[in-house]
Amino acid sequence: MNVSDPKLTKRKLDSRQQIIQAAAVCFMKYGLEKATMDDMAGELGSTKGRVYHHFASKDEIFFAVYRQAMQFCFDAVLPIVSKPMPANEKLMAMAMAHGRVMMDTLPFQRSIRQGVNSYLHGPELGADREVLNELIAQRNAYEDLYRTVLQQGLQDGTLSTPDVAIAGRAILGALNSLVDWYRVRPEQSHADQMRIADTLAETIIKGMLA
Amino acid sequence: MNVSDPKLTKRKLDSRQQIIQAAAVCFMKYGLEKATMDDMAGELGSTKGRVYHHFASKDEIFFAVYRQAMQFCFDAVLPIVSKPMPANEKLMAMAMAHGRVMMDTLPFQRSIRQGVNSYLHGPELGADREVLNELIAQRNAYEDLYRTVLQQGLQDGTLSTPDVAIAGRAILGALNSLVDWYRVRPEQSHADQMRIADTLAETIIKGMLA
DNA sequence: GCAAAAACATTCCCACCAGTATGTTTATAG
DNA sequence: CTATAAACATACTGGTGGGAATGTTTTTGC
Repeated sequence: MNVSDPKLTKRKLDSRQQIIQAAAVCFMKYGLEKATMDDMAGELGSTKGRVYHHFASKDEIFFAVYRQAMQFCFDAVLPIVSKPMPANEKLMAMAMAHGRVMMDTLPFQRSIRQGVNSYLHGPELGADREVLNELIAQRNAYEDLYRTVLQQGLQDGTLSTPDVAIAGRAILGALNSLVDWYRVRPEQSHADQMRIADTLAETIIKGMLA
Repeated sequence: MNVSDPKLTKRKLDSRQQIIQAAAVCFMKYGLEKATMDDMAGELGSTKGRVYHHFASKDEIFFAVYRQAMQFCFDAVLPIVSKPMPANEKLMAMAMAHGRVMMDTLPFQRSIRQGVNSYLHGPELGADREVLNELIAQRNAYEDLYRTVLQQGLQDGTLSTPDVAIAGRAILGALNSLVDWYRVRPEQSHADQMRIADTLAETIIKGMLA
């Protein structure tokens, strides 16, 4: 019973991860509310018992999916942020990376897109409020990455926009819309997907170049 | 019992309209699925009986909200489309009008934004499939207005984009994101709202000017 | 002013699903 | 090899909300 027996912990985390993945797929397929716990279990070839052994509630699962989705975004974009580049190039690279992540992790991203509205606008959520606030803060932090680069671009003269906040919203709004309208087509290669993401990024960022 | 007695029909339509409005507000407040029929009735200071007297099901109400939302968009944008203008100016005017409509009819637009995902991705919906297809067709027709103007812009040389379809998605994605992040603030005048919509439209369209 | 129907309100039902309680199997520790 | 707990499966419950059935009031057509 030492701290974090790797064998045991690994097994547990793996099972959790499987459930999170299945939940994301179900959320995407059936929608946030319509997806039932049995659906998720079915997606795993399992039963509710397994799910409730690892998660206390449906909300908790959604939160896990949310965290994972945000993690995907940060992992893709943070390396670019820390690189020394002119702001315009950096913003373009970030936008492309974000678009690519949207397509690569579609089930997660589509889930949280629905969830943000469903969960945020409800007056309920007594106990889990602090968790939700943490997630909102994470999203704000992520969006701030873009606003910061935009601000830098205004200063070094490589970018131009009448309103940094609105420009940030425009960028993420256009990129995130990917998860709404993009449909996976079997004849489409992964390179084709990436081209779509890149073209979208170019299209939106072009208007902000100085 | 002549065709469309104005008195009777007017009353009926008014009541229906009230219900649709209340439904839109509830959909926005509680989310598509969480909003109950009793919520809508409560919003009207009424009961379920009234709602079910005018609408057969919750789905039917959502469809009515959807139609209304699209109607608002068409009413705002179609007059601009028919005007003789260079494509770049026309696109800008359309984008601004769309953004303004998003803010002016926020409950409706936010409802259909959630609904499109919830309803479209479900494998269910046996009977109402044709209705849903009609609504999808309407949305496609609306989006086509933007793609058409983009195409005209490529021809008359006032617009430039590597991909008309993607550019159209980018425009509407950015503009529609308004309903996600815009929050009504009491100290904000209607003119302030419009300025936000206009700035957003300028920001996104600027990148497509030739 | 009077049937008849429209426009509601009231009451009830039942399917569905999150969550629980409990049983069973599998892995881990000693 | 055993007991112990983790990792599940199975079976059940309670609340909720969509929708139907039915009653009541108001309007409309004549």
